[in-house]
Amino acid sequence: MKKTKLGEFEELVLLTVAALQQDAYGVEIKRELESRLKEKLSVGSIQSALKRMEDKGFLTSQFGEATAKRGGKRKRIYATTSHGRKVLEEMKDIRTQLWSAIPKLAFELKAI
Amino acid sequence: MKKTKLGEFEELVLLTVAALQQDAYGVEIKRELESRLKEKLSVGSIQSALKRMEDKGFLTSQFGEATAKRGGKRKRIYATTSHGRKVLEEMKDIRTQLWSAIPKLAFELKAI
DNA sequence: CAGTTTTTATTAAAAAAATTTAAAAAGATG
DNA sequence: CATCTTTTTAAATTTTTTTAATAAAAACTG
Repeated sequence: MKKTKLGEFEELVLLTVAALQQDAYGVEIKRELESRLKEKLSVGSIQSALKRMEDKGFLTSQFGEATAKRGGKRKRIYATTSHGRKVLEEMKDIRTQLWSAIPKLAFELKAI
Repeated sequence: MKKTKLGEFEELVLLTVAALQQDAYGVEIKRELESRLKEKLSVGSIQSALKRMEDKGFLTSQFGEATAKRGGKRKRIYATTSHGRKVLEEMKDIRTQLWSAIPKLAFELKAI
């Protein structure tokens, strides 16, 4: 039976795909996420997350046209599926709930 | 150099520790998280996440007293460190940002 | 009341899945 | 063909899950 869980990194990649829309292809996703995380990522890490998520039905892909610029190899464009979006929202809700269950003092005062 | 990243499941466990405060010990964390995720978890999965996070400095632990009730073995009580709390907040912020970057239409209309 | 069972709990070890890293390959342009 | 943009592949590492073992206390039982 196919695993259906979404990992930490996968979630960030999936959110980025949703944000980028028609520009959601490997290299661009990498750029976008790097700028948000303020941290270098490798191409392969993005690509393997994308592949896993496509297998699990969180997103789909199709090749776009090659652009007329140097090195303009055709891109594989990704898009979230409704299942992917549903899972993203579920995870958001669970975290929101957990956050709201945390006593404020715990975060404001504690020293350690 | 010690890894410093927080996994998906680890994050949920860490949030639960923050929420439970003085009641944050293995079995109780399991109960709480199961009820929130509406899904069965194994004790081992919680415990190994706790151990990893203690190694990475996201939380600390100490044994509590044995309670005077049946099977009341002493508990190992966990607490978040300020580093752990900081990382939790960073992750929350990154996701919040990503969510706000997603065009609303993407989530409201799309069919696939 | 000594031994067994039950309950609450942690610990450990191995298998499975996700992530990272490091190259290699594909396809396009000048 | 040298170079650029992009995807693909493969191996190493880390995280997650599963399964089982161990530990300590209370309750039961003959």
